[in-house]
Formats: sequence, structure tokens, C-alpha cells
Amino acid sequence: MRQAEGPTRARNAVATRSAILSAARSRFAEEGYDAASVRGIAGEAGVDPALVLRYFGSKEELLAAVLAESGSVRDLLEGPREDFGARAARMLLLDPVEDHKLAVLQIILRSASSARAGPLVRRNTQERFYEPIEAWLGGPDAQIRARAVGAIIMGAALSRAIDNNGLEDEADRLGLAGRLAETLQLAIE
Amino acid sequence: MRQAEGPTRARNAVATRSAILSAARSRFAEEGYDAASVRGIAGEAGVDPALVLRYFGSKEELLAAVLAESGSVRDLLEGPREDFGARAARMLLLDPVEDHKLAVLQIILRSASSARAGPLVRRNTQERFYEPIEAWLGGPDAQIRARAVGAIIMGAALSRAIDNNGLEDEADRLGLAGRLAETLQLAIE
DNA sequence: TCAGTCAGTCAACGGTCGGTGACTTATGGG
DNA sequence: CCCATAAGTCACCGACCGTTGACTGACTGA
Repeated sequence: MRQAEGPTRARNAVATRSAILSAARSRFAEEGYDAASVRGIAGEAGVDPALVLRYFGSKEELLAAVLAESGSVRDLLEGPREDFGARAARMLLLDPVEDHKLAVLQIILRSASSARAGPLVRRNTQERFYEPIEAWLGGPDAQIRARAVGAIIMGAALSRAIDNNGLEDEADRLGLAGRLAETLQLAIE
Repeated sequence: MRQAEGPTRARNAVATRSAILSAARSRFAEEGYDAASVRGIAGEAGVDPALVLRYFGSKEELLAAVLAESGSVRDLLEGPREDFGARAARMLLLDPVEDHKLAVLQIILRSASSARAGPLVRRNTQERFYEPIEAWLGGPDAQIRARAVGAIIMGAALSRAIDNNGLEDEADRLGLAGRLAETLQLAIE
């Protein structure tokens, strides 16, 4: 993630800012807000630690920028309703971990109980995760159904983030994805 | 949680050890391993911080002691198989938060991605959570089914731990418990 | 050419952390 | 009663944290 390009990549503010944001997203996703350090983020971006705070003001504002630039769950909801379970299960268990949607989910579940970042993360989760699902579901019990499907999504992401679901074979992961697809589909109906 | 009893409760090794363990369980559950401090645990137990390490050797050994004294998920599995979903959903969403089983679950999901405590927590989770479920389920796909139901349990516990499922009314919590009971029941079949 | 601006560097700050070891004090058996 | 010992206290260490502000050096427009 150091400068991989030609002779002069330094002194390029937009590229530097983007590199910091990218490093921050991966560090926050892998370690959570508290454990991820400004020094570590700066190291992965190939940048001086003080520059990170010069660009974003504070560690907390950096997290806010990471969450703001990331898309919501909305594109997961696009598509036929009867395929939702399979789409969601594939994204959660089979898609590459570099996926930005997965990174944001990991940030949420690794930072939601942080004393410093928790309120920001929870507010973001409510606005960009639960509320779109609730609106997409519609109906009288939309809030409760959104919470049920959200909990399953969180659990699946957590299980993968912790130890890759404890499964070695690709076939086992496919089997688990199939089972979770059924439960996700049941939860939205 | 200070000494609430008669005139002389100090200089009682077993009571002190128990108070430290109890305070550690609640702190680890509420804040996770990294954010919970030895000083904070000692403060809640009404004890000098150095005494905590004198009794348990290190913060990591203290966590190991907390996990060791807690029962496994086994008592959740006792009972008719066709009632499993309802039993689990009730415990996860309706039972009081002081429940030790709930505390251990919160420790798991708030400490599993810690660099220091992660390996210990994950090993404990495998041995005392997934493997009993797997043995209880039986059958060819037991491992995969155990992972599916485990993920839903984790997600439900996480959703409650973060913001109490975002639900205010008891009726809503009952509704959510009913929905999750269905998905949990589907996951074990 | 040259001064102003802006990207980036550097050392240091106050604070918190887990952990250590020497210290004091209460207790109970001889 | 007396003292060995267990129980509890205290001051301190080195490491790491987020954050700060003064600094350097390179572009760039007048």
C-alpha cells in the first residue's frame, strides 16, 4: 500500500487522502476502532501519523469519513425479493473480504461497543442499515422484521470475521450459505 | 458491589477472589477484554488493582478464570428439540441481562477480535459453544448446522448488547423473539 | 526571482495501560 | 502473648496512545 506508482506520488493531496481513507477502512475493519491506532493507519498508508490528523481533524472524524464514503446496504436490497436470502448469504459468506460492504459491517460489529465510537457507529447503523431494510420490507411489522434479518446478517458477518466460520472446505461454506439463505428468506417473509 | 456485609468482610480470600471474578465478568461483558481495565475491575470489586494480578497472575489468566467458571451452553440444549428455538430466543432476548450465560456470550462477541484475548476466546467458544451444539444436533451436516444456529445466536446477542434491539416496547421484543424462534428452529432442522 | 502557500516531518505532551516488587497490617496457631 | 504468614497497599516502571505545534522543503503565481 506504499506508493506503488511512478517517480513522484508524494505531494498529491487527493491521493494521500484516499490512501489514508483506504488504510483506515481496513484497519478499523480488522481491529475495531479502539484497537486500530492512528500510527498503524498512517503506517499502512505510508504517511506520517500527524498527517492523518491534519487531514481529518481527529480519529473519530476519520471514522466518520470512512463510514460516510461507504455505500449503504441499499445495493443488497436491489433485486427480486424471493432471491434476497441467497444474495445476502453469498455476499456475507462467499464474496471476497475486500468488499467495502463487508468492511463496513466488520467496522460496525467491532466498534459498536466502543465507548468513544459507539454512538457514531450505532447512529450510522440505524440510518444506513436498519432503516433502509425497514423501508424495503414495508408492512406493519417492518421494524421487527428488519431487526430479525439484521441480527442474522450481523451474526453471519461476525462468524466469518472471527474464524471464517470454522470451515475449511469451500463445499462446507457453500452448504452454510445455503442454510443461512433459507433463514434469511424466512426472516423477511 | 463494595463490601455490603457486616463489620469485617476484608481479609477473606475466597470472598475477595469471588468479588474480583464477578466484577471481571461484568466488565469484560460490558466493555470487552481490551477496553476493560484491571483498575476498573478492581474498582468495581472494591479492591486494590495490584491485588487482582496477585490473585490471578495476569489479565489474560483472569479472563481464562472467568470463562472457566461459567457454564457452557449445555443447559440451553436440555429440553425438547421442537422447543429449542423458543427457549433460545427467550434466553437471548427476554431473560435478564445479569444471566451468566448472556454475560459469557457478550464476552465472546466483544473480545473475539482482540489481538491478546482472541485466541483464548475463540478456543473457548469452539469447545464450549459450537462443539456441544454440534454433538447435540448429530447427523452428517452437524458442523454446518451448528455454525448456522451459532451465527444466529451470536447475531441476536449482539443486536441486544448494542442497543437492546432498538425496540422500546415489551410487545415488540416479544414479536422479535417469536420471529427469531422460528429462524432458530429452522436452522436446527 | 522570490515570497507565499501547502504537503509533509518531527519531537514532545499528558494520560492510561498492564505489570512489578517492596512495603504495611491484620489474623490465628503455638 | 507473639510472631510467622497471609492479605492487602503503595509507588513506580516502560510502553503505547491521541494530539499538538513548531518546523522543513517544494511548488507556483506575481
